[in-house]
Amino acid sequence: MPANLDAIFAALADPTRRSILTMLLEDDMAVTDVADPFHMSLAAISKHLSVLAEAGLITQEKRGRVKWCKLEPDALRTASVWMRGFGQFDPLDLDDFERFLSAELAQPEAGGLAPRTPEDI
Amino acid sequence: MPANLDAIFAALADPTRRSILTMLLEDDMAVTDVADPFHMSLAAISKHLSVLAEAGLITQEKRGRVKWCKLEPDALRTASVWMRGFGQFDPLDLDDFERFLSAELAQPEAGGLAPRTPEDI
DNA sequence: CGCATATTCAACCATCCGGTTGACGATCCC
DNA sequence: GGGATCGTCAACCGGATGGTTGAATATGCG
Repeated sequence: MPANLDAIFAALADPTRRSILTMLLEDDMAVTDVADPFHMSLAAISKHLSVLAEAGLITQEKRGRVKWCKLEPDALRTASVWMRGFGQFDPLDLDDFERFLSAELAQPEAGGLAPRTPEDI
Repeated sequence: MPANLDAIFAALADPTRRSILTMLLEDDMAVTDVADPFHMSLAAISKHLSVLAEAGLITQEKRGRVKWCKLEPDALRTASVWMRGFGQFDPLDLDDFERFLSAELAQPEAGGLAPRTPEDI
């Protein structure tokens, strides 16, 4: 069961966390590997992952000494569905997303799809 | 131009603010009228409206001594488009939203689609 | 065993957030 | 002009948030 909207949107409000989600889109990852691109302590990333987990946006499974993080799209769907209540805007235009993505990548500091590297800060 | 995702998601993370957006879906409203259903000071609501405005989710226009608040769906679309990047979940199922809505309304304190009335708190 | 790796815990800090109250500035209207 | 209404500003408060560091807990491996 996805967590409530408060937690979901709050989790999405941080660029580091959105970057993490984007990374996890690629593949499941261990905590250390998630932390790698960020110039931030491992503990900080661990906290971010807890926030994402409590929001239901990811799940974590410990295998051996490494804890694997997995994207959980259900929570995102919950939020997306809420937004659709504001149905005044058109059905999704995928090209929209392409354009948005390029804009994001062109200036990573602005929106946080790209992992933040030291240069960004 | 919609504000950045940080501001948008942060604005959406508060149930009072989501309620306000839902109310504005109905019609444009004056600040005082927005504040009416909440048992909270006018100043607090004024701040919430500022947050929504800075996120680009609403615009405010002063006519005479009353300031009208208007929903701005573009910012919401920005966030929605971002979410679609996580395209692993199905295209929108409108029934999904119906079900979600009923659940929300059955227990308003849980998610904040219904304006919070004094009884809720 | 004993060391290295993976991750969290605990304490701490600065800042932000959501709320309050009281004073203030505009505007309408008699 | 002057009172009522609309809304914001400023100061304050408690609690959450995002980060740090250092110690602690597992787990894997030679």
